[in-house]
Amino acid sequence: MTTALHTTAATQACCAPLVAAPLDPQDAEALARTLKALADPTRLRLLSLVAAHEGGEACVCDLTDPVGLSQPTVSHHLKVLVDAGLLTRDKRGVWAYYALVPGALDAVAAVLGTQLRR
Amino acid sequence: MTTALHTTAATQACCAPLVAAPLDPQDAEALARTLKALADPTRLRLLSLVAAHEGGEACVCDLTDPVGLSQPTVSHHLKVLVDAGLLTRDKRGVWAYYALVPGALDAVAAVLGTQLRR
DNA sequence: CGCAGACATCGACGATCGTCAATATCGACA
DNA sequence: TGTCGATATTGACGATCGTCGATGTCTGCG
Repeated sequence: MTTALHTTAATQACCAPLVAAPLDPQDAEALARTLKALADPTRLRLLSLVAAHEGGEACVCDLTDPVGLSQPTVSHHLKVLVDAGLLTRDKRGVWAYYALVPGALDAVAAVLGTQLRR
Repeated sequence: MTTALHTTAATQACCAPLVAAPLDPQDAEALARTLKALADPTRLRLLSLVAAHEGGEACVCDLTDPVGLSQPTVSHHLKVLVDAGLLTRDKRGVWAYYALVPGALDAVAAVLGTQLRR
Protein backbone atom coordinates (compact mmCIF):
# COMPACT_ATOMS: atom_id res chain seq x y z
CA MET A 1 0.00 0.00 0.00
CA THR A 2 3.04 2.15 0.30
CA THR A 3 3.51 3.02 -3.35
CA ALA A 4 0.68 1.27 -5.14
CA LEU A 5 1.62 0.83 -8.77
CA HIS A 6 -0.45 3.06 -10.94
CA THR A 7 0.56 2.03 -14.40
CA THR A 8 -2.52 3.81 -15.58
CA ALA A 9 -1.95 7.48 -15.05
CA ALA A 10 0.87 7.97 -17.51
CA THR A 11 0.23 5.47 -20.25
CA GLN A 12 -3.35 6.42 -20.92
CA ALA A 13 -4.31 10.06 -20.79
CA CYS A 14 -6.28 10.40 -17.59
CA CYS A 15 -8.60 13.13 -18.66
CA ALA A 16 -9.39 16.16 -20.72
CA PRO A 17 -6.61 18.70 -21.32
CA LEU A 18 -6.75 20.31 -17.85
CA VAL A 19 -7.66 23.69 -19.25
CA ALA A 20 -10.90 22.55 -20.83
CA ALA A 21 -12.91 21.72 -17.71
CA PRO A 22 -12.36 21.55 -13.94
CA LEU A 23 -10.43 18.40 -13.08
CA ASP A 24 -12.32 16.13 -10.72
CA PRO A 25 -10.43 15.09 -7.56
CA GLN A 26 -9.66 11.56 -8.75
CA ASP A 27 -8.07 12.64 -12.01
CA ALA A 28 -6.17 15.37 -10.21
CA GLU A 29 -4.78 12.81 -7.77
CA ALA A 30 -3.71 10.50 -10.58
CA LEU A 31 -2.06 13.25 -12.60
CA ALA A 32 -0.33 14.59 -9.50
CA ARG A 33 1.14 11.15 -8.76
CA THR A 34 2.71 11.01 -12.20
CA LEU A 35 3.95 14.59 -12.03
CA LYS A 36 5.40 13.95 -8.58
CA ALA A 37 7.50 11.20 -10.09
CA LEU A 38 8.78 13.70 -12.67
CA ALA A 39 9.28 16.58 -10.25
CA ASP A 40 12.81 15.72 -9.19
CA PRO A 41 15.97 16.89 -10.95
CA THR A 42 17.71 13.56 -10.51
CA ARG A 43 14.82 11.62 -11.98
CA LEU A 44 14.56 14.00 -14.93
CA ARG A 45 18.23 13.47 -15.62
CA LEU A 46 17.82 9.71 -15.32
CA LEU A 47 14.98 9.78 -17.83
CA SER A 48 16.99 11.76 -20.34
CA LEU A 49 20.08 9.66 -19.75
CA VAL A 50 18.14 6.49 -20.42
CA ALA A 51 16.52 7.97 -23.51
CA ALA A 52 19.79 9.24 -24.92
CA HIS A 53 21.71 6.04 -24.21
CA GLU A 54 22.47 3.71 -27.08
CA GLY A 55 19.59 1.39 -27.83
CA GLY A 56 17.29 3.56 -25.75
CA GLU A 57 18.09 1.57 -22.65
CA ALA A 58 20.62 1.70 -19.82
CA CYS A 59 21.53 -0.26 -16.72
CA VAL A 60 22.10 1.16 -13.24
CA CYS A 61 25.85 1.00 -13.67
CA ASP A 62 25.55 3.36 -16.64
CA LEU A 63 23.59 5.90 -14.63
CA THR A 64 25.12 5.93 -11.18
CA ASP A 65 28.19 7.81 -12.34
CA PRO A 66 26.64 10.63 -14.43
CA VAL A 67 24.22 11.64 -11.69
CA GLY A 68 26.84 11.40 -8.96
CA LEU A 69 24.68 9.62 -6.38
CA SER A 70 24.97 6.31 -4.58
CA GLN A 71 23.75 3.13 -6.23
CA PRO A 72 20.86 2.58 -3.78
CA THR A 73 19.64 6.12 -4.39
CA VAL A 74 19.71 5.64 -8.16
CA SER A 75 17.89 2.32 -7.80
CA HIS A 76 15.26 4.03 -5.67
CA HIS A 77 14.67 6.77 -8.24
CA LEU A 78 14.39 4.23 -11.03
CA LYS A 79 11.82 2.30 -9.02
CA VAL A 80 9.78 5.46 -8.60
CA LEU A 81 9.85 6.03 -12.35
CA VAL A 82 8.89 2.41 -13.07
CA ASP A 83 6.03 2.54 -10.57
CA ALA A 84 4.82 5.72 -12.26
CA GLY A 85 4.66 3.92 -15.59
CA LEU A 86 7.38 6.05 -17.15
CA LEU A 87 10.13 3.42 -17.38
CA THR A 88 10.27 -0.31 -17.98
CA ARG A 89 12.73 -2.66 -16.31
CA ASP A 90 14.16 -5.66 -18.11
CA LYS A 91 16.50 -7.82 -16.07
CA ARG A 92 18.85 -9.69 -18.36
CA GLY A 93 21.41 -11.75 -16.52
CA VAL A 94 23.02 -9.69 -13.81
CA TRP A 95 22.05 -6.37 -15.31
CA ALA A 96 18.75 -4.51 -15.18
CA TYR A 97 18.02 -2.50 -18.31
CA TYR A 98 15.71 0.48 -18.07
CA ALA A 99 13.92 2.02 -21.04
CA LEU A 100 11.29 4.70 -21.67
CA VAL A 101 7.67 3.58 -21.89
CA PRO A 102 6.89 4.67 -25.48
CA GLY A 103 3.96 7.06 -25.13
CA ALA A 104 4.18 7.88 -21.45
CA LEU A 105 5.80 11.32 -21.51
CA ASP A 106 3.71 12.33 -24.48
CA ALA A 107 0.54 11.40 -22.61
CA VAL A 108 1.52 13.69 -19.76
CA ALA A 109 2.41 16.44 -22.21
CA ALA A 110 -0.95 16.06 -23.94
CA VAL A 111 -2.84 16.61 -20.71
CA LEU A 112 -0.81 19.68 -19.82
CA GLY A 113 -0.68 21.36 -23.22
CA THR A 114 -3.68 22.69 -25.02
CA GLN A 115 -3.38 25.63 -27.36
CA LEU A 116 -0.24 23.90 -28.59
CA ARG A 117 -2.27 21.53 -30.73
CA ARG A 118 -3.43 22.93 -34.04
CA MET B 1 15.66 33.27 -0.34
CA THR B 2 13.02 30.84 0.77
CA THR B 3 11.18 30.44 -2.49
CA ALA B 4 13.10 32.58 -4.94
CA LEU B 5 10.84 33.51 -7.82
CA HIS B 6 11.84 31.75 -10.98
CA THR B 7 9.58 33.30 -13.51
CA THR B 8 11.87 31.81 -16.11
CA ALA B 9 11.41 28.07 -16.00
CA ALA B 10 7.87 27.85 -17.25
CA THR B 11 7.44 30.78 -19.57
CA GLN B 12 10.41 30.03 -21.75
CA ALA B 13 11.24 26.45 -22.62
CA CYS B 14 14.31 25.67 -20.56
CA CYS B 15 15.93 23.20 -22.88
CA ALA B 16 15.75 20.56 -25.55
CA PRO B 17 12.86 18.05 -25.39
CA LEU B 18 14.32 15.94 -22.55
CA VAL B 19 14.51 12.84 -24.69
CA ALA B 20 16.92 14.31 -27.21
CA ALA B 21 20.02 14.73 -25.05
CA PRO B 22 20.98 14.28 -21.39
CA LEU B 23 19.62 17.19 -19.36
CA ASP B 24 22.35 19.15 -17.62
CA PRO B 25 21.90 19.61 -13.86
CA GLN B 26 20.84 23.26 -14.09
CA ASP B 27 18.05 22.64 -16.60
CA ALA B 28 16.93 19.60 -14.63
CA GLU B 29 16.70 21.71 -11.48
CA ALA B 30 14.67 24.40 -13.24
CA LEU B 31 12.26 21.95 -14.85
CA ALA B 32 11.86 20.09 -11.57
CA ARG B 33 10.91 23.31 -9.80
CA THR B 34 8.12 23.93 -12.27
CA LEU B 35 6.94 20.34 -12.17
CA LYS B 36 6.96 20.37 -8.38
CA ALA B 37 4.54 23.28 -8.49
CA LEU B 38 2.27 21.17 -10.72
CA ALA B 39 2.66 17.93 -8.76
CA ASP B 40 -0.14 18.49 -6.29
CA PRO B 41 -3.76 17.51 -6.82
CA THR B 42 -5.10 20.68 -5.22
CA ARG B 43 -2.94 22.92 -7.39
CA LEU B 44 -3.93 21.03 -10.54
CA ARG B 45 -7.57 21.55 -9.66
CA LEU B 46 -6.95 25.22 -8.96
CA LEU B 47 -5.32 25.64 -12.36
CA SER B 48 -8.21 24.01 -14.17
CA LEU B 49 -10.77 25.90 -12.08
CA VAL B 50 -9.13 29.20 -12.97
CA ALA B 51 -8.90 28.25 -16.63
CA ALA B 52 -12.50 27.11 -16.83
CA HIS B 53 -13.87 30.10 -14.94
CA GLU B 54 -15.63 32.81 -16.87
CA GLY B 55 -13.19 35.31 -18.32
CA GLY B 56 -10.34 32.92 -17.65
CA GLU B 57 -9.81 34.39 -14.23
CA ALA B 58 -11.03 33.75 -10.69
CA CYS B 59 -10.56 35.17 -7.22
CA VAL B 60 -9.80 33.22 -4.07
CA CYS B 61 -13.42 33.34 -2.96
CA ASP B 62 -14.39 31.48 -6.16
CA LEU B 63 -11.88 28.71 -5.47
CA THR B 64 -11.92 28.10 -1.74
CA ASP B 65 -15.27 26.32 -1.90
CA PRO B 66 -14.75 23.90 -4.84
CA VAL B 67 -11.48 22.56 -3.45
CA GLY B 68 -12.81 22.31 0.10
CA LEU B 69 -9.78 23.74 1.86
CA SER B 70 -9.22 26.70 4.13
CA GLN B 71 -8.65 30.14 2.64
CA PRO B 72 -5.02 30.41 3.79
CA THR B 73 -4.24 27.05 2.21
CA VAL B 74 -5.76 28.10 -1.10
CA SER B 75 -3.84 31.38 -0.98
CA HIS B 76 -0.65 29.44 -0.34
CA HIS B 77 -1.19 27.13 -3.31
CA LEU B 78 -1.96 30.09 -5.56
CA LYS B 79 1.24 31.77 -4.46
CA VAL B 80 3.21 28.65 -5.37
CA LEU B 81 1.67 28.66 -8.83
CA VAL B 82 2.38 32.36 -9.30
CA ASP B 83 5.98 31.94 -8.18
CA ALA B 84 6.35 29.10 -10.66
CA GLY B 85 5.23 31.39 -13.47
CA LEU B 86 2.05 29.45 -14.16
CA LEU B 87 -0.47 31.99 -12.87
CA THR B 88 -0.72 35.77 -12.78
CA ARG B 89 -2.24 37.73 -9.96
CA ASP B 90 -4.15 40.93 -10.59
CA LYS B 91 -5.43 42.68 -7.48
CA ARG B 92 -8.42 44.83 -8.35
CA GLY B 93 -9.95 46.50 -5.35
CA VAL B 94 -10.43 44.02 -2.57
CA TRP B 95 -10.28 40.98 -4.82
CA ALA B 96 -7.27 39.20 -6.28
CA TYR B 97 -7.89 37.75 -9.71
CA TYR B 98 -5.78 34.83 -10.86
CA ALA B 99 -5.35 33.80 -14.48
CA LEU B 100 -3.26 31.35 -16.50
CA VAL B 101 0.01 32.61 -17.95
CA PRO B 102 -0.71 32.13 -21.67
CA GLY B 103 2.05 29.81 -22.87
CA ALA B 104 3.25 28.40 -19.57
CA LEU B 105 1.64 24.98 -19.52
CA ASP B 106 2.37 24.50 -23.20
CA ALA B 107 6.04 25.22 -22.60
CA VAL B 108 6.19 22.49 -19.99
CA ALA B 109 4.31 20.13 -22.30
CA ALA B 110 6.73 20.89 -25.11
CA VAL B 111 9.72 19.90 -23.01
CA LEU B 112 8.12 16.67 -21.90
CA GLY B 113 6.57 15.55 -25.18
CA THR B 114 8.55 14.60 -28.23
CA GLN B 115 7.11 12.19 -30.76
CA LEU B 116 3.88 14.09 -30.26
CA ARG B 117 5.03 16.87 -32.57
CA ARG B 118 4.62 16.44 -36.28
C1' DC C 1 30.17 -25.35 -3.79
C1' DG C 2 31.84 -20.73 -3.01
C1' DC C 3 33.06 -16.29 -4.44
C1' DA C 4 32.36 -11.80 -6.84
C1' DG C 5 29.64 -8.49 -8.78
C1' DA C 6 25.03 -6.03 -9.99
C1' DC C 7 21.14 -4.63 -8.12
C1' DA C 8 17.27 -4.29 -4.55
C1' DT C 9 15.65 -3.58 0.08
C1' DC C 10 15.87 -1.78 4.84
C1' DG C 11 16.30 1.58 8.48
C1' DA C 12 17.57 6.01 9.65
C1' DC C 13 18.52 11.00 9.17
C1' DG C 14 17.48 15.90 7.99
C1' DA C 15 14.73 18.60 4.84
C1' DT C 16 10.72 19.91 2.57
C1' DC C 17 5.64 19.87 2.05
C1' DG C 18 0.46 20.46 2.87
C1' DT C 19 -2.53 21.94 6.09
C1' DC C 20 -4.58 24.61 9.71
C1' DA C 21 -5.76 28.40 13.28
C1' DA C 22 -4.42 32.84 14.47
C1' DT C 23 -3.17 37.15 13.04
C1' DA C 24 -1.78 40.92 9.97
C1' DT C 25 -2.67 43.89 5.85
C1' DC C 26 -5.25 46.49 2.81
C1' DG C 27 -9.22 48.56 0.25
C1' DA C 28 -14.17 50.05 0.31
C1' DC C 29 -17.60 52.45 2.45
C1' DA C 30 -20.43 54.71 6.05
C1' DT D 1 -12.06 57.87 11.23
C1' DG D 2 -13.65 53.34 12.15
C1' DT D 3 -15.54 49.03 10.81
C1' DC D 4 -16.10 45.10 7.60
C1' DG D 5 -14.64 41.91 4.39
C1' DA D 6 -11.14 39.74 1.16
C1' DT D 7 -6.69 38.18 1.06
C1' DA D 8 -1.82 37.43 2.71
C1' DT D 9 1.45 36.05 6.24
C1' DT D 10 3.05 33.56 10.32
C1' DG D 11 3.99 29.65 13.20
C1' DA D 12 3.19 25.10 14.13
C1' DC D 13 2.04 20.16 13.29
C1' DG D 14 2.39 15.54 11.13
C1' DA D 15 3.54 13.43 6.76
C1' DT D 16 6.27 12.64 2.91
C1' DC D 17 10.72 12.92 0.42
C1' DG D 18 15.76 12.35 -0.97
C1' DT D 19 19.76 10.53 0.56
C1' DC D 20 22.93 7.40 2.71
C1' DG D 21 25.28 3.08 4.74
C1' DA D 22 24.46 -1.58 5.70
C1' DT D 23 22.63 -5.64 4.23
C1' DG D 24 19.96 -8.95 1.42
C1' DT D 25 19.19 -11.41 -3.13
C1' DC D 26 20.39 -13.41 -7.25
C1' DT D 27 23.35 -14.50 -11.35
C1' DG D 28 27.50 -16.11 -13.62
C1' DC D 29 31.80 -18.31 -13.16
C1' DG D 30 35.77 -20.85 -11.42
